[in-house]
Amino acid sequence: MAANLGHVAVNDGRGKAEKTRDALLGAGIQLFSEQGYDATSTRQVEALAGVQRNLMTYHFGGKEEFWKACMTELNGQMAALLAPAFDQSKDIEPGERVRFLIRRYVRASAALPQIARIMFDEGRSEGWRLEWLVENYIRPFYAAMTQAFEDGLQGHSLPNIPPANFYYFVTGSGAMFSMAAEFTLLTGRDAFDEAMVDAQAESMANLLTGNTAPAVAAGEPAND
Amino acid sequence: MAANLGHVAVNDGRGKAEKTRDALLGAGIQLFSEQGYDATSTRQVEALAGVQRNLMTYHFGGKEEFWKACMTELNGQMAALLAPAFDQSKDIEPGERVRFLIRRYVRASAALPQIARIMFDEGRSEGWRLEWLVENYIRPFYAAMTQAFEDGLQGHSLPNIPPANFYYFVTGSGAMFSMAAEFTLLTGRDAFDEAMVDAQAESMANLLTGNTAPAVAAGEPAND
DNA sequence: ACAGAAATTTATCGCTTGTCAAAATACATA
DNA sequence: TATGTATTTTGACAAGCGATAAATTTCTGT
Repeated sequence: MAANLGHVAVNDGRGKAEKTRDALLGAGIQLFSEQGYDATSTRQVEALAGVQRNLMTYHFGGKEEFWKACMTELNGQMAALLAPAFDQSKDIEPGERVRFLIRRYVRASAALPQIARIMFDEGRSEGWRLEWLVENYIRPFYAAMTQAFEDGLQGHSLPNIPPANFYYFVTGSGAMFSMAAEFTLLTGRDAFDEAMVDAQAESMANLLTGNTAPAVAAGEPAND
Repeated sequence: MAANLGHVAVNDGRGKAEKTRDALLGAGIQLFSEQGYDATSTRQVEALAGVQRNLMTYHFGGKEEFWKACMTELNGQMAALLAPAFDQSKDIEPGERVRFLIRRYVRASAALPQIARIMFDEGRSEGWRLEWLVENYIRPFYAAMTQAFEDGLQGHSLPNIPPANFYYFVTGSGAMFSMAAEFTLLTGRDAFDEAMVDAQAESMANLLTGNTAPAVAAGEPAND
């Protein structure tokens, strides 16, 4: 907006405004995922970002546009984790590919629990936020994940469950990380502990690909 | 509060005040589960209940106490669905009992999706609401569910996953009903359709008890 | 150095929030 | 029918909300 006007490179690439924008986005992602849209105030976001009042409105135009910007940023972070997994596994055997994608998704949802939290929030009731999320980011992921599962279903050992149920089992497995606070109260352990993440990833992959092997005991990082 | 003062039965048992209380509780359960605690206002609850302003404060003392009353009411409804399942299955073979309890839980979470919604809400961050829910209602259920699973684990065909992961797989299966709005946008179908609920219950039970049979096709209501 | 735009700061608006307080009504017992 | 309490109604309060606008500072290109 300010750096690339045309014929000359005028800026060092990191204006002060960009720093403000990034700080606001980071705070917004955190607060929207922790508290939901309505319960998060613009003043709260600005305070957490460490910037002055009304800078969010200045840089993003309003709360709604700011929320969309946060979701786009968050989706970019998730895509950076998942797109390589889809690409790299393009040529491996479909059934094994499903295993691979499940493990990758579970680890990604542990690295970015904000995604699942916001989906649990917004998925409940209709409205402009859910429609916007579904059309822009959720539907493509749903299509890719169920397509991979259907590819694996044909003539292989995957359990014969409907793709829609498969999708909600996979994404539902993020509930453990989304509810990390409850998990700690119930079990006394940290949901984001590496062994715990591995246990969840391996368990989910084994359950959903019909592998009844001993599965767990954690620490075995599998081949990805 | 007004009916049983002492030596005489003065009321018909259904005072006008009790009707107000029930209307408020129903509206509170609906709005707390749809919007979360902070985003739900007392005026909104009273309007949906069809009662006058400030009656919630009068009957329950304040928003916090009202929320606890709603949670107690909701837990009572869930217990009415699940307690018989635990009781009836006390003597059947442990592995089969797990299957039975999973099916029952999935159907109950479809009948009361508010439970999962509120748990997804409150489980994310520490605070008085999460602590209160865990100590009063969640921990006993967690203990009962994981105990049943551990009983089934010993010497039987259940997949060897940690009980904590088992618990979050089971409760996470409620995500489909919790996010019914998203489900409809993605699949064009109704998550609460009887065949859909059966498919989810049977799929989850089969996955978590190592049964790789064809599982689904819905409509087969199983033996409960 | 200067002009103009970009970015930050300060002030204010109408509206909603949860809660307290008091007035008005309904109702069960004597 | 009278009395006292339970319940409903109305009014008001400080605090926080999202948004707009203007004043001020900082930065950039010439």
